Amino acid sequence: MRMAELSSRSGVTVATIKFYQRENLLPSGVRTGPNQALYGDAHLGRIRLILGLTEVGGLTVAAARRVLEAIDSELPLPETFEIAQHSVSEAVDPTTVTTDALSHVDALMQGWHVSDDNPGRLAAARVFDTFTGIGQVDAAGWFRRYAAAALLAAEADIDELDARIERAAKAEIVVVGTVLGDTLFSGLRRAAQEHLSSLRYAAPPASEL
Amino acid sequence: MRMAELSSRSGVTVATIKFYQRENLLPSGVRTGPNQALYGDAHLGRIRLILGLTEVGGLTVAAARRVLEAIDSELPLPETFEIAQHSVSEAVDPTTVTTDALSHVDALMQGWHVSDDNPGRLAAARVFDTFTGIGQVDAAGWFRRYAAAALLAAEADIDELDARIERAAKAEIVVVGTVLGDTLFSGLRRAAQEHLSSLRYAAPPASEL
DNA sequence: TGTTACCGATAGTTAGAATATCCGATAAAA
DNA sequence: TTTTATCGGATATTCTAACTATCGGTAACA
Repeated sequence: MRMAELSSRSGVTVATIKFYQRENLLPSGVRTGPNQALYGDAHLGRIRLILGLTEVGGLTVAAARRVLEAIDSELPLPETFEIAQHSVSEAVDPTTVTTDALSHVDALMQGWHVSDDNPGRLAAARVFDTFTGIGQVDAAGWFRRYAAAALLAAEADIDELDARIERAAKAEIVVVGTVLGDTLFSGLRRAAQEHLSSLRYAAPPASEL
Repeated sequence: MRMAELSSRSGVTVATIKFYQRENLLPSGVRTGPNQALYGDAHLGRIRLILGLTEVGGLTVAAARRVLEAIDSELPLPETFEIAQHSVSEAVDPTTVTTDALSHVDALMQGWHVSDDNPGRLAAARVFDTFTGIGQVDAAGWFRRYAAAALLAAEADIDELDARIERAAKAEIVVVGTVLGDTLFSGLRRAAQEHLSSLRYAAPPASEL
């Protein structure tokens, strides 16, 4: 297909497709002349992946480029994993989190094998600092229960990865799972919140909360 | 304290504090003259909350204003909950998700009491569409297991809410839990991923994945 | 053979989030 | 009691990300 069809089938304007090509998110088509090129289903799938990473997963174009490069590369999976992890949220400066927050977070992850500069560990510690910085207290084990939920999700991630054979499929699922997993979880959590609050506060006579 | 001290204690520049005041995120100080004002600890805490919502939780300034207004208001809690939910991610146009995705997501939430236009339900369906749209298959129950994890987290959210007595504290924990819960979960999940992958792929001789 | 579509390069737009500058006070230090 | 530094409020400017529009020179199609 040519540019116009790629645009209409993907639902993305020609100008934006060109932008993605300039930004090296999308490879060029197969040139058939000095100013003509053909595109295939791979391009269409790539555009869908780009949209998933940016619009659904919330990645910036720069972050999307990094993870797409990691998928395309022949890097070992752990490196791809790490690139995906670093792309889903910007780095937290380790000096901005308190040691108290870090030790609380480390207590949640007791028995876990996590390196000190794991970006998730720092992000969790920053949440702890924010929570306590506004005068809140974890009265009902909120942090601990989130750690249990996160462990469940991470097990699902790893099993899904194990279900893939080819390196390309593994790399894609690592990236997609890491990026879209956050979005999926937050959506399902919002639905579960509505479910549980309607259960618990089901209104015999519209009870005020 | 006056502006300079509020700035240095919060770590935010005077210009930015003025910006927050203009944007109605932060109330004015107590005027002591036509061009003088005093600020208290409430202002400091409010700035910390703003920073938590925007920098840690990733809200835009406009979204932060909406949830802060909800906290300040005397709205019933369910309304505050809904405002918080709608602020953590922009609305998904219901016509952009397939009915197939919706039915799959509804199957995950079987027995849950969730309205059709719950934003989380639509967001989860969009993740499903993205996943299948790039040719991936849920080979190991990834979606179902995420639903279980989300239910755990939502239970923790509700219990944490129940542990508060005052309406103001409840409203704040609803907002903070909704906004920071996503960030906390994604951080802990990243740490858990490192833990589990090091467990499963622990390298006797640096085994390639 | 003329209109439409194409490629690639360059320039312009829009929105969000600050930053900077000015202005007439006022308060604090010398 | 003068400086001298700050203050609050209003307005204007900057910066970045993500597009979007235009242009010059072909190619394909009716």
